[in-house]
Amino acid sequence: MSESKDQPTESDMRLAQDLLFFAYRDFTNAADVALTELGLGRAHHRALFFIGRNPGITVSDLLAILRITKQSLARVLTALVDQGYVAQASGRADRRQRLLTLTAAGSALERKLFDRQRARLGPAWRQAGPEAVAGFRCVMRAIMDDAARAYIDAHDGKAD
Amino acid sequence: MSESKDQPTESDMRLAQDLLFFAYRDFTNAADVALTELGLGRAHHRALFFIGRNPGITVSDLLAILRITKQSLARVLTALVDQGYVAQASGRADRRQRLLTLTAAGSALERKLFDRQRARLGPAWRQAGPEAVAGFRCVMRAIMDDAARAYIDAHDGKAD
DNA sequence: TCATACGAGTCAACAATACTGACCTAATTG
DNA sequence: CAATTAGGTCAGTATTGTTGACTCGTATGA
Repeated sequence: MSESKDQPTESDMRLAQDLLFFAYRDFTNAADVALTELGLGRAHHRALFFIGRNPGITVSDLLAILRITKQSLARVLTALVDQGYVAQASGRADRRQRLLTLTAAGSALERKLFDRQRARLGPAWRQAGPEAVAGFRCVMRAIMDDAARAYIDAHDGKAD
Repeated sequence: MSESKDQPTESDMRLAQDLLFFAYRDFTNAADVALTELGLGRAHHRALFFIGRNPGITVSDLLAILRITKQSLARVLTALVDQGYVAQASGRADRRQRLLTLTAAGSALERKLFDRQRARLGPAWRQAGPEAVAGFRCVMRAIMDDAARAYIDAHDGKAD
């Protein structure tokens, strides 16, 4: 059913809307329990995740990834620094920059949250199989905008 | 790169986190401009979408899909009814129920928002090809929880 | 070297979306 | 008829986002 030729049909795309809503909702929810116990939210998780994936990232680069305002990030970042999950260091080349890294506690927390999500992805990978996973990657990569695609490709090498 | 065997690797799953974040962000953003012009938000879009896809749905069924509280939905639904996008009708069998449908204006608005997202999915479908789309569906379906999967299957007939 | 631009932090105010918990009405059902 | 259910409503709060203005210190180019 729904053969998805060159031109996606109406029902193809309606299904895609459903899929994106439910998969994203349940994937992000997976980490919520652990976050709530610590008085943190999803915004903290996102910051932790992208700092962990980009050690030494500058504040402005992180802002560009998250696409939120400086004030929204500041709230979250201040909490993470105060609670010892994130460390700041002045840039060597440009001392105005604050290079962000996870502390040991930050790495441990991020891993804990990641493990919750891993529990959801693992079975999905096994059930779907390698080819389906490759297709998933290909479609997801094509849905996002150019800047995000460039980021993905830089991290994961030209998304096969 | 990242062969995705039976067991997903760490980098497989890290990439999946990136993909879900960026694809969801950019897909939902696609409709935001049109929404903002009308003083509506994403919560309104979600309600419009699921009512359009389930004409005559009850309030409690819609709550179960969205997984938000009655109060959160009421705020959004009141606005949509007041502005003439959604109509309510008493259930024939159970007159306590308010069966929700889109008005002509509601359908037109939902379609307008859908077209913005279609513009993002269309090229993605063409670039990725039918097999990749099938894989995308398979993985996304497996990421969500059982209840969501049952909903998807009921709508789209046992996911391909 | 000095004006300008830039990275970052901060303050105040506000908006959207979610939450809890309590309470009400009307209709259904045992 | 009593209990349950569908739905609505009120009051208060939390999280995450926004705008706009302002400061501080560092780079950088004329």
